[in-house]
Amino acid sequence: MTTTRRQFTEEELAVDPVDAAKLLLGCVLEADTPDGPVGVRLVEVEAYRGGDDPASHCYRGRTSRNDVMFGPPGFLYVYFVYGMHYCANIVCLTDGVPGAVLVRAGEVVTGLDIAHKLRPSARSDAELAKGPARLTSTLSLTREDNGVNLLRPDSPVRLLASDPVPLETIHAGPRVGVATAMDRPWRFWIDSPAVSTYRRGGKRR
DNA sequence: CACTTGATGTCCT
DNA sequence: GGACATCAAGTGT
Repeated sequence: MTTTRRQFTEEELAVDPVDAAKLLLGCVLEADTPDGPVGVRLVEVEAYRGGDDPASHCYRGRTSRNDVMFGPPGFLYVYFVYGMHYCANIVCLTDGVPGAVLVRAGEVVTGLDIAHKLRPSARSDAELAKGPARLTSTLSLTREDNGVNLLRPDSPVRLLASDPVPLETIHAGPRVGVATAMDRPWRFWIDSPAVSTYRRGGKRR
């Protein structure tokens, strides 16, 4: 595939998370791990908004954890869950308005050997970044990467754009592990063995 | 200050 | 298909 890889601009990401999510499919998230650079082509993402989105970390306002989501677009929001996992989001919309896209899964396109070294439990290439916590683990992202600017070429974590994937190849469905807002199909993916398996959210109304 | 619960992965049956 | 690990943020007392 001869897709164009370039840095995103702030304007491109200053849009609604639902639109940004589709725009991000096919793009590459690249990080400098301790063992070298690893790049992941995004094949599955989810949109999260603010006060009108019960599933969002920003639903109940600005806190120290979700602060980055309220900031300008193009920054990385990393959070810790389940006592052992990190998940990463790409912040969109404008400064002061919360919104982000959770990167759920991707295909390792650069640094494949390094990725396997970082995640010995992965028994195939597809498993390396099949799921949000696996993806962040493969890119060696931690709490320290929270708030990193993805739009600078000299940044330790970078977002590289691609030509938009054809709209008809994008699938949509409810977000994984979310029991609220089932009527909002804000999970988007393109066909790939790395797409994570769907599971319904826990008990909530 | 105590209690609850995750935007999950892994291993077990 | 299901249990369970493991802890910080968020919420309430």
